[in-house]
Amino acid sequence: MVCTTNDLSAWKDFPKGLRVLLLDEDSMSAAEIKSKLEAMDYIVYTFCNETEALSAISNEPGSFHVAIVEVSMSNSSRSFKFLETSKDLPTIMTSSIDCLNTMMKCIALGAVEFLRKPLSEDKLRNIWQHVVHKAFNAGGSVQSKSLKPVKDSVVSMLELKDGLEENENKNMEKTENVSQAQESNEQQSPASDKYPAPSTPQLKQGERLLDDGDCQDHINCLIEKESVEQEGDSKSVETTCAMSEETLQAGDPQSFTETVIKEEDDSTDGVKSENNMCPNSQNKDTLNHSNGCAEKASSLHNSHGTRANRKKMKVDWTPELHRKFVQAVEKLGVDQAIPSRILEVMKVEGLTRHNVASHLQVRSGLTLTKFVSFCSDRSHF
DNA sequence: TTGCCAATAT
DNA sequence: CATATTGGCA
Repeated sequence: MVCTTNDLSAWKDFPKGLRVLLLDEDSMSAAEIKSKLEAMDYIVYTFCNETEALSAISNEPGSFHVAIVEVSMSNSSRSFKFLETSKDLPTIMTSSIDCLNTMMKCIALGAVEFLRKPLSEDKLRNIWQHVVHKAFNAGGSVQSKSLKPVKDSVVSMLELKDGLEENENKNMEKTENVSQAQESNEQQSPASDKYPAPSTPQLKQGERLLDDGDCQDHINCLIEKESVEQEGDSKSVETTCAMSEETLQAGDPQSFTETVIKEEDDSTDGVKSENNMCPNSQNKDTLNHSNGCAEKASSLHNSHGTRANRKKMKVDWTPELHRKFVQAVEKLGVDQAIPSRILEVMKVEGLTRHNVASHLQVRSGLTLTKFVSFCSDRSHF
């Protein structure tokens, strides 16, 4: 199933016609990805369970060049199994969850890449790279004879592609991040979101899209990764933009992965899956008290294939966020623990003073559990 | 304007 | 029913 260097050199307009195995249990997500892929002349074979997918690749080796596999909290072990089983196939893992543990596990198990959902055209367009890499690696290990010419030809293909894409790129992506001008800190490199450059632009971490102008003021639909449990670094809240919500725990105590990944199997398996008409993927976060893998992310679909993003601007007070909150309160001291200062100390983007205030209110007030946890977290008194 | 609280909404 | 948001008031 690996594409050889010879195949590549004989491949006329290379990325086109790439056969992509798409494994995603979410049929809507699958359909969306499929349509995007097909828009760039990839051939997509969709599977909604790994058994079918595995049998497909075993029955017909060579049918696929690359696989995109969705991993979620509920199917992680199966996804990992697929990943391990299909070693010959360059496999891209994708997920709407943004857990570093899961990511690392995927990579450790041989995934060529981990892409966070939603999968933009940019990300999807680049997947052919892994086919090339695979071909190089496969051919290179045996003999490097044919490698060079192929490399050259591929390089020339790339350059050709570059030119082409720049020309035909007018209506596609791009041209619309102009709309988001205002708003706070947008970092990243906005410039290079064009076409497949050798480097995959996947790891953007704070990208915010406000396509309809309905994001006002501090209502933010944003994404950010949260590093471990340090203080002083900025984090961001996920202001819920939609309705589906899931809790994840990638719990699959397996193999060597553990050497790289510190993971606990505390499966909080509360999976409420409600599918809505509005394709909107959503986040979750994982928490690890002892070791602290705490990421949170929210993903929302962007302007492209997705319409209405109903933003609910509901702050999810995750344990981590609460910890931040508590830390801030501690740091400031009881006397200084006023919403605005807490807000500052927390440095959580997208969080409003009101959010903090009401949370503060809840904390100090009536919620039994929170109050207890607050007290236990607190060192003074 | 900021903080706090009650009412209301999800 | 718990918890987050809204809105009003000090």
